[in-house]
Amino acid sequence: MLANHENSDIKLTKKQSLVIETLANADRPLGAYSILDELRDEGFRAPLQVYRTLDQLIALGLIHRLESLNAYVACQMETCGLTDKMNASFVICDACGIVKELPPVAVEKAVDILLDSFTFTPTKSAIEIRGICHSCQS
Amino acid sequence: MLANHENSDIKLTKKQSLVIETLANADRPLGAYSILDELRDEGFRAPLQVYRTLDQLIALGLIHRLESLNAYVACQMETCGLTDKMNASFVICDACGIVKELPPVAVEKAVDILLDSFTFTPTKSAIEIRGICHSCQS
DNA sequence: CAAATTAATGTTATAACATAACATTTTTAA
DNA sequence: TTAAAAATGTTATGTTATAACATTAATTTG
Repeated sequence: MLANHENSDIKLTKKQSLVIETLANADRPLGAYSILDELRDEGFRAPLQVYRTLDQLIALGLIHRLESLNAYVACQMETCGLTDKMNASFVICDACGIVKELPPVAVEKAVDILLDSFTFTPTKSAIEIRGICHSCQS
Repeated sequence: MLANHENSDIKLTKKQSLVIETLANADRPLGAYSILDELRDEGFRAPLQVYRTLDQLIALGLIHRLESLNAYVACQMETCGLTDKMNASFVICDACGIVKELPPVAVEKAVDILLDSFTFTPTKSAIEIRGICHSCQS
């Protein structure tokens, strides 16, 4: 599978490429230690190497962290790396583990509604809706 | 400070009362190990005792877990323990650490918008908006 | 009621997730 | 080309959470 970011012209380090490809090839979010296990033969030896690479990719907007799972996913948006890094939001199927990223426009609207009666300047929203996906429903 | 749940007639165990009072008296979310430290003299000796009590209180809808902080807060809603346990949502000020629970009606509307184009049956949403609160703004 | 079963709690050990502190190497820029 | 700064490697440790099993309490039922 081709990671979305390959459409863009961001130049990644070897480690960054390895991590994002690992995430893009996974059919569900991966924890940092799973990534470490997968990439031991490629030069990753310690957790911190993974965490640092994850942080870099998050800063680039190429991956996201799922707070309710302590796990990471490749960005699923077409304009990956260019869309709002601060508002990635997800539905997570608790049956099959699949994760789908929600459209940024909807997220923005949702946040507006939520903050309607508050004076609050948002910098980063974590929205994770758990439940059962269409496939697992039937 | 009086915890919201004292309006209701749910009967709590000694341990449950201690934990919820600790959370209600705190001006910010507390981690499980902080709670353990505070309650060592009251019979809590091991993390698991805290985690089990937290799970029970979450099931009762009297407290919530903040996924992006690995921490816990007392429910702030008037109808605490009766409102939708599955959709507690928060704004979190990264400057002062204060947390405000968002009105369930708004949350429901927001989730509707987010799931608009998806066939997905939600069971539990975690919505946490980080940023700067009104007081810290000025 | 007393024994049997089930459920709740206590306790120890360990798993899973994450970062501090410092050494080394690479890059930058003076 | 050397000094300073930034990035990476490595070891150790901190933080959050649960597994596994023992013990006690509550519930059921014969």
